[in-house]
Amino acid sequence: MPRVPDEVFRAPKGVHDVLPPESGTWATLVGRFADRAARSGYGLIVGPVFEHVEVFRRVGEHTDVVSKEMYEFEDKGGRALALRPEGTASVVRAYVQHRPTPPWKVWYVAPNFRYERAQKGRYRQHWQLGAEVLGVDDPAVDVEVIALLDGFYRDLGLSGVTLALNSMGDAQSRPGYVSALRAYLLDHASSLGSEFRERVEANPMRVLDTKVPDWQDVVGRAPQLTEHLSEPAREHFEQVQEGLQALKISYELAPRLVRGFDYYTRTTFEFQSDALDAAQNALGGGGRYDGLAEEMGGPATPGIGFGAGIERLVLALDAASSAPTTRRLDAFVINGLGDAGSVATTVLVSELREEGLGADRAYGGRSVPAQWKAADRSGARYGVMLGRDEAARDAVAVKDLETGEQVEVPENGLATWLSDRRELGSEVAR
RNA sequence: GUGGCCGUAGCUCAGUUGGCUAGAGCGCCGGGUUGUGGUCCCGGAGGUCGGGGGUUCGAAACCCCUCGGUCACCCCA
Repeated sequence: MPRVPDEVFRAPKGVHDVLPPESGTWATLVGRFADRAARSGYGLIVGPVFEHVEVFRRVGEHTDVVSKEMYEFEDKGGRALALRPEGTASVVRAYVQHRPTPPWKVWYVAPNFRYERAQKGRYRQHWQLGAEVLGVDDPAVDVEVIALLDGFYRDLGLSGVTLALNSMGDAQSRPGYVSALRAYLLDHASSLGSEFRERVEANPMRVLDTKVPDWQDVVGRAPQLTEHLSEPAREHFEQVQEGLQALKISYELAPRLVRGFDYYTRTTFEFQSDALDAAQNALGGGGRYDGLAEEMGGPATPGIGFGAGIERLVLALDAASSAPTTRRLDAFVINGLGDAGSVATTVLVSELREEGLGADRAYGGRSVPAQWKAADRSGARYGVMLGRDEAARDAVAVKDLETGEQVEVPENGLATWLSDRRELGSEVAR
């Protein structure tokens, strides 16, 4: 008799399985994203799920993701490796290694790993859809990348999504701003305790988006990034905004949007959902990382991209109860001929599948009523029964499982009959 | 890593001040019905009461530890 699985035969802490039918939503989401990416000229990149630790250290030594959330390990060859905590670093590493001709436009679907306590919308392994463009400085590509993600969310009919937009400044404008910010914040840090002080000294920009109310007062009056942009950075930012406006993509300027990685420069953005009734409302986001390729030993190469969490998207869709529907089976085949019909059932199901129809069946010689029950539960549109009377006329009985209406259809015309009644717009199967 | 809440059947949950063989609904399987599902009736399978230790004549219940889930903080998708 089955025993309750021992603790080791459970998914490890903080990770989870995605099973049917929920996984059908996943398949649909990935398919739609793949379509959009392909239509925009992006190719799929499939990479390793782990890298040398140094690859990820480049995203920022002071970030939480690197300093306390990485799954680091040593392999049997003594290499210092880590499970990928985010997608961009791996893509840039691949760029530096293979030196493809720019513009290099890729998309991916891949898991990320972060060692942290799970909560709603936050897991130790989570999946992201993402896209990156390397080798293009043109603000048009900033606009394109944002439009790709915006269009994806629109395809899904997701409402209550806002786009927050900011510029983090370039190599010319950032150092001056950071020191001005640090000076201002330390000036006003006296009443805010040592933690505030430590974080300001490590990286003052990381406190800009704080949720601590006491800190927000001081931070809210601090100098803003966008007031310290160099002329080229300011111009770039304006052109990005013009492009978004031309595409009628609405956005809100978010001068304190800094995001979690140190590599960001100039354009940064984040899509937030108010449907996520949780602390984790960021659906997806990204930005430019113009210095990252060079830091990995490659040529100076501008880059921009984003990651979008699948789990959070599914949560947001559920909250809006607008999860995309998956394809239903066209037919469930019932063997009404007993043992003599066993092979015929196998053949008929196979023929329907070869014709591109969705077909399934029961196994194990179950009673006819039990097979009809299984047909009902399968969600199939029609029950198709191989019956003695119909077989004498080379036909099958076909019953609409919603209306209960039943007709007789010639067996050699069944696939056509079913195809004629397929629902339009049905998609990838579960 | 810190804190709150919660672990009883596949799921949702009852289980009296510590006391009979641990229950219900849904789901699952079979039968009524090897020629008809959804409704109905009958029957059945399924439990280390998260795990370990302790208190007690006796623990699902009380105590300790531990594992897990969940929500929040830090931070992020």
